[in-house]
Amino acid sequence: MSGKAGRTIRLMLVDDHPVMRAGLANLLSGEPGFSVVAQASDALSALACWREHKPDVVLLDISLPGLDGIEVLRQIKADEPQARVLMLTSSEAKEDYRQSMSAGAAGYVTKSVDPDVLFAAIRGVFERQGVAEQTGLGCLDGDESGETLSQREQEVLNLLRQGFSNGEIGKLLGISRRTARAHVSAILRKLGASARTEAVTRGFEKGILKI
Amino acid sequence: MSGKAGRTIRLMLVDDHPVMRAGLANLLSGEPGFSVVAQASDALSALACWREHKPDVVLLDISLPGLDGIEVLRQIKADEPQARVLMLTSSEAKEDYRQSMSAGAAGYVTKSVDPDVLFAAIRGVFERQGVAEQTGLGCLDGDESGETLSQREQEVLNLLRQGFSNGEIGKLLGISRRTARAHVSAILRKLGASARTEAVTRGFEKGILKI
DNA sequence: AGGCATATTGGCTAGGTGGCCAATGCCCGA
DNA sequence: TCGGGCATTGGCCACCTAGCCAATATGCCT
Repeated sequence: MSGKAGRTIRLMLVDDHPVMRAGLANLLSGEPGFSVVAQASDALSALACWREHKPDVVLLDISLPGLDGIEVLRQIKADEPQARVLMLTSSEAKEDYRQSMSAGAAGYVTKSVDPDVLFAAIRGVFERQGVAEQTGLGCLDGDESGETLSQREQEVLNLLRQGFSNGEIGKLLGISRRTARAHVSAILRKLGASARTEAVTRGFEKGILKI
Repeated sequence: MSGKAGRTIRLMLVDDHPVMRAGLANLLSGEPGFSVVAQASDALSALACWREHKPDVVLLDISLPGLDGIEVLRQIKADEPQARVLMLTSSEAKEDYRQSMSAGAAGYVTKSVDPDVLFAAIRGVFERQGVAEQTGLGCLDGDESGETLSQREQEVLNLLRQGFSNGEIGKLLGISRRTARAHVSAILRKLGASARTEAVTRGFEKGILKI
């Protein structure tokens, strides 16, 4: 497009699937202007790699063994707020998108986009270093209810999924059974569920709960 | 390894993520003896592609938009029982493995293996055409409870996740509330859950339920 | 300051849950 | 043929659920 070739973009890949990493590295190496300088398959080595190589752009997956990719993102940004991290994940969950962006991701691209779009996203993230919003995904789930679960509600939902009753939830959180019930009711309302069982399903579907 | 070079293996890739497909195609093309002759991103075009190209080996992902990868596998095998299909998926769920193998997959490799292992698996599948068992995964979840849900129980679990009560499940299945309850009890026992809410979670965790 | 979401707690009530006792018929593999 | 798993159904009972009526304290944003 532009005559401005720019220098080679030094990339770091973080993905827990070797097949994906190798494929991606191959793909990116074949594209002029990109150079994969580091790869990591888990949160810990990702952080170590980051500190060692300080790549121009990090391509970061969300589902990682151990620490969450979003947590890795937070730590990288805490380390260096200028870091440019492009989330590259198969998760189409709005929750992941929201959390990534508010944790400081420079962009969010799902693996369901064409390679060209990915390349463009990487260049975009690299060039406008300061800009934050740079999304490569068409449009997340349209089933928008808008309601976000509060911190407490997410805690309760995580107990719900384990099959605890309201009374047990109350004991575990040090609150009364009545309060736990109020939280459950709020969860049902926000997730549009008619029963706690459905709320758990909704939680998984929306990416609030993870396997 | 062997001096027996064999002819080039004609591969077909089925994966819903373009980034994955492109990366994989790149990776495989760089490996001598492999040739990617077709790619598909969904069940329908996968079947059409299969009939048109009749590749030596199909690399098939399970999570596909629309029809399940396992369903695609079933249809391919129905079309031609000799077809060699190697499942290549990120799912570590025993349920997916079990279903794939009983549907006639020539092998099951997760994306968490090294590319070399994948290459070896492809060659293995291609060479011993008749052999069925050829697994590339170390060992699936060891949290083996052994108990498999019956057809009816899976139906009930799918209603459970939607928040239906025992009475509603009974009406939907045309059985009595008491029978629905018996199925739920069996599900709880088999999944090691103490409440239906936990049973749903277990279903997602074990891959019996899908998002 | 006033409004709004959040977190906390209470009682009442119809209905749902899941463990326990139990039974019948079917089909399949040993 | 004799289990054993499966699908089906029944009652009893202590407990749990989720809707309804409510209240109070904390924050944060305008």
